[in-house]
Amino acid sequence: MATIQDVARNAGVSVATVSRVLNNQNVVAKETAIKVEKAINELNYEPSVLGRNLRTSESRLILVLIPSIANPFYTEIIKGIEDTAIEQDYNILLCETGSNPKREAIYINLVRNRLADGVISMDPAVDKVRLTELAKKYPVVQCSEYDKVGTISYVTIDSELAAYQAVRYLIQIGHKKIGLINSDNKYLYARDRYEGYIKALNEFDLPINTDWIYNVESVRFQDGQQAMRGLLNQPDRPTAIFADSDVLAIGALKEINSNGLNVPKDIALVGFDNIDFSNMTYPTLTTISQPMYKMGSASANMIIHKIKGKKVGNIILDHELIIREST
Amino acid sequence: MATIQDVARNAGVSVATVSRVLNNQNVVAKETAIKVEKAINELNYEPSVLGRNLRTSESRLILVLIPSIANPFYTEIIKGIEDTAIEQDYNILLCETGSNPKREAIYINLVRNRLADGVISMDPAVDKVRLTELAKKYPVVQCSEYDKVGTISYVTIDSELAAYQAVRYLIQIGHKKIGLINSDNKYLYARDRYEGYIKALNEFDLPINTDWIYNVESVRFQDGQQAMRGLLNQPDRPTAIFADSDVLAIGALKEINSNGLNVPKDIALVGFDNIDFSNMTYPTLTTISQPMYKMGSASANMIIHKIKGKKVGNIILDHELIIREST
DNA sequence: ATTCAGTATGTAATCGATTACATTAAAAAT
DNA sequence: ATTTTTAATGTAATCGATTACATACTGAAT
Repeated sequence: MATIQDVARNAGVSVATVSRVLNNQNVVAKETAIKVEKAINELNYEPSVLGRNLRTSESRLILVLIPSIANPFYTEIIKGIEDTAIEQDYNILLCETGSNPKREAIYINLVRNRLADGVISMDPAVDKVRLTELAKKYPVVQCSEYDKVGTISYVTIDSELAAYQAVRYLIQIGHKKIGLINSDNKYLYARDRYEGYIKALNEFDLPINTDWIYNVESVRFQDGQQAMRGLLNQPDRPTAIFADSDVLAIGALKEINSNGLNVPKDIALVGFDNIDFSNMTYPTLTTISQPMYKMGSASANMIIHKIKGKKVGNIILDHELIIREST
Repeated sequence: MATIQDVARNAGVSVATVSRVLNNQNVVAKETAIKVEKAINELNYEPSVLGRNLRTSESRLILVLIPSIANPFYTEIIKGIEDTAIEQDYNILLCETGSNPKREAIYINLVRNRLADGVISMDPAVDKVRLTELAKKYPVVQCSEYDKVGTISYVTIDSELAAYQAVRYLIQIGHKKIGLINSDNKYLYARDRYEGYIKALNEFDLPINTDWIYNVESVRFQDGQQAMRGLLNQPDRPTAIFADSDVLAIGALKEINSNGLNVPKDIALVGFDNIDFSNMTYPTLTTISQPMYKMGSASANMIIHKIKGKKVGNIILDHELIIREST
């Protein structure tokens, strides 16, 4: 484990000169630089990021908080974050909170400890107070989920509009009895999508039947299944379902299929997110496509800007309704 | 951003004492400790991991290399790694190589730079030479994919046996024409599963038809679809397919369904991995279950042992055939 | 009364880099 | 020939922690 001192000794120069060569400031004479390079190669030297970062007091690490790595919605966002970060010499520290406040606290402390230069939070269950507190002193960005009244910058889409469009589309193809599978209302995106759903129904003078609205506690396939089971047991069944996440929609689809019903003939189904898998189901899923990669990439750029002390605004990206076989 | 110096000044003690309180060595007098705690709270002090790590020359970060975060097979493993690592005060640095040697090199350098204390590699496309070189000086563990003749410790399952059992099962339920959708043979797991497939066929004196063996280049849904398209176009079609990953099997299933054929009546299908999705398809997928969480957890323990300088052996975990509707 | 052991705390070196400032030598300007 | 510039390099402080060693004080043992 050679250090910069070893290199300096070997090359017969001072550590300052080695450092200059390392950071290729071209103040070093060519011959000297060559000597140093030679020593570096000979000793197989690699600079210690620890030492460097301590001095420059940055870690070049970005903390990324997600509720669950198993939700494919996040994986594409992460890809966008990672690509963009690496381009700018940052690495990401991916942390799964499991929506567990204790773990969240541990991770957020990584920023206070200066192990990470900033946070991108995608956890809708994040403790808003704690995050806002952190944001007062450190760079923080929210991606996808955000706080309408808060001060933290965010990247997101217009969930309400998207939900409205999805439900309007169901109405336009002739459905009058439209159910909703929704996440917990403590999440902003769930409330927004609910609003969009209601708005579409109201606009077309369709009644709102609370029996057709099902809130799940988490976003896993099983939750979608369970929700659908509940909806199918209604005496007066909806003929179309809007689920506010593909994962839930896929669970619902499974349940519908298992009951021997046909999608879209008996029940039409619209999801949300456009995860890869939504195109692999039988039938394939009509869904709202979120620009996930772009969201990730925008978040990464935003947090890096913040880290560099620049002012940043919020970004609202476009979504798109993708019509497939389930409607 | 208070430092340990500030705390020391505020509490009227030396930095050494503060450090002692921080690391709760109980040599500090109670009253002094209380003074220090008070100063810490007052100043909202958090120790800098950078400073600490420079001194102790560890980063308490574990690098985790995966080819693609989008493959659900890895997500469960990562969960296992993360839980286990955090328990022992390590964090993970999750890095997606995209099987791109250039990115891989960047990441592997993070270890050389001492930004990470060790690596868990799950990338089957990893440059074995480079990894072995790294392993000479730094802690390295391979998970899932490994090197039979190499010196790097690993956690894995017996892929050949698993594949053998899957195919034997297909034979036992009456199939004689069994196709294989396989990953690129440059990967050990692909070769192992191929061997298992061949072994089962041989054992039951079934002919090996190379037209029924399809190798894909990467492991995405589309690759499974494409492979299945190729197999369906055979004049003499197999009646059962063994795919060496659920992702491929799900793609294949999609293709079979799209062609109006029935699974399992027309074609039976067995996957590999038991990812969450495999229970959401229509019909649900018979598959080999890998103990993914356990694999992750074992890898994490193994790398931490290595980091601490202990000797470790290899671990081969048990798999299980999960029979569902697709056979 | 003196010595010794034990406890609590402080001093200062250290980890491995970066960088402001100082120094030196050579080239350019007078 | 002397002074001024410029270029190349070195010296040493610094980032924020940990920790070996030194020191001061207390009470017990002789």
